[in-house]
Order: sequence, then structure tokens, then C-alpha cells
Amino acid sequence: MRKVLIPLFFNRPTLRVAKELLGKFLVRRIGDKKISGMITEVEAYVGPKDKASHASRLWRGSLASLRGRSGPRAARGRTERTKVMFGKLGYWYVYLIYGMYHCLNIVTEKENYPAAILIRSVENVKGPGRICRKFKIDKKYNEKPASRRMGLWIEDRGVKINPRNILRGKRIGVDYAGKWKDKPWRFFIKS
DNA sequence: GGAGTGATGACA
DNA sequence: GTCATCACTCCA
Repeated sequence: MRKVLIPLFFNRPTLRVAKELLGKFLVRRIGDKKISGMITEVEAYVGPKDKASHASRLWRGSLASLRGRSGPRAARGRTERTKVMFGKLGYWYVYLIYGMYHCLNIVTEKENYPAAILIRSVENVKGPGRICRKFKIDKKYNEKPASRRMGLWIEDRGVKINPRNILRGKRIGVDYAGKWKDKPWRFFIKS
């Protein structure tokens, strides 16, 4: 059983979609070759208040911004980079981080509401940067739909993860996010 | 623990 | 235009 996930799958609460992505397969076609791997770890970034999210609106007026904080973390809601998170469901959000690595996210929930899920690990590939390196994903996929036609999609191969084997914890690398840094919005399969 | 790397976005 | 920053990885 192989069913490509369609936008409707992503048009639901982000935390729910995040959990259900565990056990699905990320698939990349390059010419005649296919690379695929079961998704084993994800992180949800949900809504304009989520200070850990690139699309957070809450920096305005904060101490950090008064101190002249700049850079990507100074994002103010909808910007050139983050507009994709407000856009169509089931589209990719790909960004470059630390000048070296790409991170792959899928847009969720509903239009005009910034939410996305970071694909953090697939089987045998731990870390968002390594996934994009192995699957040859870069910004060409940003703002493109997850679809077979685009050569990068997610499919259901009938694997069922026992809920008992789904663990959750704090998101990684978001220590700047105040009370939002402790939200248990990272989901992963018990190994 | 520390370096590498360049796009990003606020501010001037 | 300037400048600090970063949802990471590798090597020590």
C-alpha cells in the first residue's frame, strides 16, 4: 500500500499531523532513482504566538528587540522568508541555516495561520541538515507542493506506529523562545 | 567545547 | 548600506 499524502492530510491541527507523520515515508526522485526513508522524528511550530517559530509575531516590544537584536530571529510574523508558512498546506518550507545546511518543513493547519512541521530525522539519517544533504534538498523546493510531480513527497506505506512507542519532548535549539522553549512539540519514535 | 558559513531582517 | 543572529553538524 502506497498512498501519497495530499494537502487535506495537512489541513488539520499541527500537533496531530506531526504525530501521524511518524511512520510515513519521505520520498525523493532523482531521475530514475528513488531515495526514501521512514520519518522517525518531527517538530511542530505552531501559530503566531509560538516564539520558537520563525513566524512568531511576539518579538515586537520585547527586551531583545529593544536591545537592537537583529538577524533571522528578529523575524516579525509574515516576512519574505516566512510567508510560505502562512500559505498553502502541504507545501515545503526549506531554509538555509548557518550558511551550510538546509532544513525541510511541511506547511500545515490552515491558510493564513503560520504553522509547519520540521522533519528532524528519518530512519538511519539523524538531523535535519543531514536529511537534506542525503535527499539533495535545497531551496529549489521552497514554496513548492509536496507531490510526486515535484520529485519530493511523503507517502503512507501502511506502517502503523503503536502510540505507546511515540515519545515527545522539548524542541531542540530553541532556548531563546522563553516559555515556548519547553513546549513538548517534538515527537519521535522510541528506538 | 568551538568553528564554519551566508541568508535574513531590523535598523540607519 | 551595516550588523548580529541562526529550528545545524563536525571535530576535538
